[in-house]
Amino acid sequence: MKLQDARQQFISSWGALGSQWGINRTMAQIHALLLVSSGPVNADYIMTELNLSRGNVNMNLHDLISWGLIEKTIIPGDRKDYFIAEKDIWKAAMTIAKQRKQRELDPMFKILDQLTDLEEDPKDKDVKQFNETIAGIQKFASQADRMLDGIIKADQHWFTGSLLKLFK
Amino acid sequence: MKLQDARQQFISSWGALGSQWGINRTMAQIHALLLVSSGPVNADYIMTELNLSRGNVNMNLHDLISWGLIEKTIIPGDRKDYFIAEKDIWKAAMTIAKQRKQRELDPMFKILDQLTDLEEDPKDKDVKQFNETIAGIQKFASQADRMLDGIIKADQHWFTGSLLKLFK
DNA sequence: ATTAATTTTCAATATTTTTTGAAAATTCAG
DNA sequence: CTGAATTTTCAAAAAATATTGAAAATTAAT
Repeated sequence: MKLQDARQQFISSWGALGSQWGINRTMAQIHALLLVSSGPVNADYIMTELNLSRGNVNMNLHDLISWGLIEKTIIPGDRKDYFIAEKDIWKAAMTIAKQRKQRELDPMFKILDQLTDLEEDPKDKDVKQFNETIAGIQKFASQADRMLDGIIKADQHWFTGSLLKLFK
Repeated sequence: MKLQDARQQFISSWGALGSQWGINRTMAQIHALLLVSSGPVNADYIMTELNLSRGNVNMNLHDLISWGLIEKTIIPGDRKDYFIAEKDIWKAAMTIAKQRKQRELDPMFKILDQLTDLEEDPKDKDVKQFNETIAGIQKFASQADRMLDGIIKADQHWFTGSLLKLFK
């Protein structure tokens, strides 16, 4: 297979995967393009390569920066902004995990906290089921939480070398 | 807070969370409703409670069944179908993780396999970067894969008791 | 200070996804 | 078998989301 076809297929698959997981397809494609680019890349290049408008590219580049997945660099003597992706997939994945937890999961758990202690008969079977469900989710969340913290703190090498053996 | 308000808020939050993660909002809401319901529930009840059309409820119930998150039960003497959710959140989460891996991640990794061994000069910097990126993702994927298998195999109790301590 | 290059914004437009609702199919009691 | 109850299907409509493109804002060289 030729490089151009392979790149195209990777970008397209990465975009499809992203959109299945609630990440804007275009953002994922731009991320993919930067991941396979050997050097800094500017907005015009992305526009051409992925057939997108300037506005769209601009917005998604900013989202990618706010996710911490890419960064802006300048090339001396060039007025244009250039962008480059974090190439270490482990770091990128941890970055995404951390962010999504903070942005989406934490607010949910905060709401769950407000749903404990109903001012109703705790003997009622519906009240009971509700309380049990909320408590179950909270317990699960706190477990997952601690696990994620642990994984994030651990560096990849320790994780690969020692921890992963536990899951053989 | 009153039960009805709390239920409503839980259902709405669960739906919003689902849609952020690529899960149909309505499906997540129906799932939430079943999670907080103390007994089997039929389509008409869901239609009324969540203000949805019969077709929509029917389709999403079937999706939930295909995800393995709910099951159909019958009530003797009643022609209607009834539904009940798996209430163990640990089990539900593992079910979702397993399914999404199989349905969405595995196909992606299969594609990545096809993108190795380009018929081009491996010394070229773009070819090099492409190969490195693909290889990096594959390595990460296989680590995550083994970890997920391990977690799925472990039952919740062992996980909570022994493994989680590693992440203190 | 001027102006050309570049980036940003955002209302309008286009696309994708979800929902509806009624017809068709199925089920099952009598 | 009949027909009423229930479920399923799916084309059309609605809603949600993403994209465009051109005007406004910003930047920086002279």
